[in-house]
Amino acid sequence: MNLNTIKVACSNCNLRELCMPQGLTEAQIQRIDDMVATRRKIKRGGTLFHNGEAFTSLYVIRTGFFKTCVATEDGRDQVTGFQMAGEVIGLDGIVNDRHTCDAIALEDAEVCVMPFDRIEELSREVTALQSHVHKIMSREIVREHGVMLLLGSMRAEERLAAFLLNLVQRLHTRGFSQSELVLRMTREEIGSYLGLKLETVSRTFSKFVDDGIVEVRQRHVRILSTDALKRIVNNQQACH
Amino acid sequence: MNLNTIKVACSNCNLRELCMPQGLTEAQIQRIDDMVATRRKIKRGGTLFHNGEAFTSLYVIRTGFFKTCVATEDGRDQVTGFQMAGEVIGLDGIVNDRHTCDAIALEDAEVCVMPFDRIEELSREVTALQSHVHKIMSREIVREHGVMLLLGSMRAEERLAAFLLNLVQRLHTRGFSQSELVLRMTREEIGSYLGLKLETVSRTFSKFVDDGIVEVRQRHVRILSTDALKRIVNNQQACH
DNA sequence: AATAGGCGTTGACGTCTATCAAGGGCAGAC
DNA sequence: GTCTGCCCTTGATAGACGTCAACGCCTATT
Repeated sequence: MNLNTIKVACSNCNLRELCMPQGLTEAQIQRIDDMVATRRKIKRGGTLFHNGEAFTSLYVIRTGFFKTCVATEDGRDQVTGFQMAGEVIGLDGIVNDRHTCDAIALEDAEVCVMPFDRIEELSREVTALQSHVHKIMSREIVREHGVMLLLGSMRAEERLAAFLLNLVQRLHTRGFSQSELVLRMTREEIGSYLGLKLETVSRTFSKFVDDGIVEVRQRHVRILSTDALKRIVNNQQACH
Repeated sequence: MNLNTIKVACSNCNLRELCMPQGLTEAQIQRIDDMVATRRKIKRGGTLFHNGEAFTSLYVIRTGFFKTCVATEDGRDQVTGFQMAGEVIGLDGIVNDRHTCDAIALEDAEVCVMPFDRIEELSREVTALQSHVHKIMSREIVREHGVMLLLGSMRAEERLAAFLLNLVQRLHTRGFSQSELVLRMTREEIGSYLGLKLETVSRTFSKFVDDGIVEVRQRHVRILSTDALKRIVNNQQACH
């Protein structure tokens, strides 16, 4: 058993509980190991797949940080999500065997490549995997409902507060701080995701700093009051 | 074979090509027939399921028109979609075995109830069904990407134009006119879906009428120039 | 037929965010 | 170390949409 073998096996992956179904037998884990065909490294700024490209595989992020974005014919684009370790990218490609968005690495990244026909094949036999795949897709649908709510009914401060809380919560799940984070994306990318211009994002950060809710030094953000952010999202008055 | 038997069978359903996989054998169709446990009628204004309710089944709309909406704790809500005959509702419930939105009938409706455990069971055996389920979920994800683009980067006229084009296109697929439609929802519901206030929706309709692009009489809409609507969505200048 | 209530339209005005513009800071390249 | 380019911040102004309000229409009910 050489180092490379260890590295490729899901069974030894520290992200296992994030991206794999629980309660599998040894034999089932072995089969899922086999399903993960290869790994792929993406340089910062590189694309994992782009709009129009043939769909073959889903990808689980091992390391790094991605954004996905769609575009209109006339050139406007919209970031549809930011993805981090353990999260799945590529679900958009299933319906028409062709990707409908771009996935771009915001820092050097590595992904596990899972050919979708293998996933379908295996999930016919391993019930837990089938259920897992369904839940992952459903989770993405529910997440997007939340984004629609944000874009459709929240104001700039509420959007940014919700964004920060979501990011820090996901990072916390991965063992990082509950109060400190490093943004991997520009103000413009945040703005695109939140339906705001970069200047508005910047101003809103500044307002949070003035109000003593966060500290911001470039892309380093320290949350001083999670409660204040939650109150902003829930549109409540600060209590004195 | 009595009348009731005919009525319940997918094999005799005129929506079959909208909601079922193609190219099945007789035997497979028979099994899918069995999967559709029951039908359910919902009165206008009634709810098919609501936020927090236990998830058991997916629903295919047979007749009628639905909206789905999510809400924040502080009472704001957001319409996440309008669904018509042949479309599937309930995918949001899969991830946590609990629905996270409300599905409300905008007119008297009937749905086919498909218990999800039966769907999973059968799709382990019928590959075409498995693929079909995956595509339906992926299609919903892609649709929501489009809504995010709309909410995040379009102005009121563009949003309403895109909305009308989408509606009429889906109705056309179902054999209705390409240019005439009856809105089943209020201006407020349209506004909620598009991230606009009802007054803005109304004003934008009026502007389209002034510009000779549509005729509007209450909820009856006649599209006079599909091209003009497309130009508005694509942000192009009208050509003289 | 009369009436009430929900729904839709329109106007006046206010607010929020976009736009345009200028300048500063940090990181990477040489 | 210096320089260049990208990213970010901040100010002034403009524009789009929301808010508040009044009124009209249509439907359903009695």
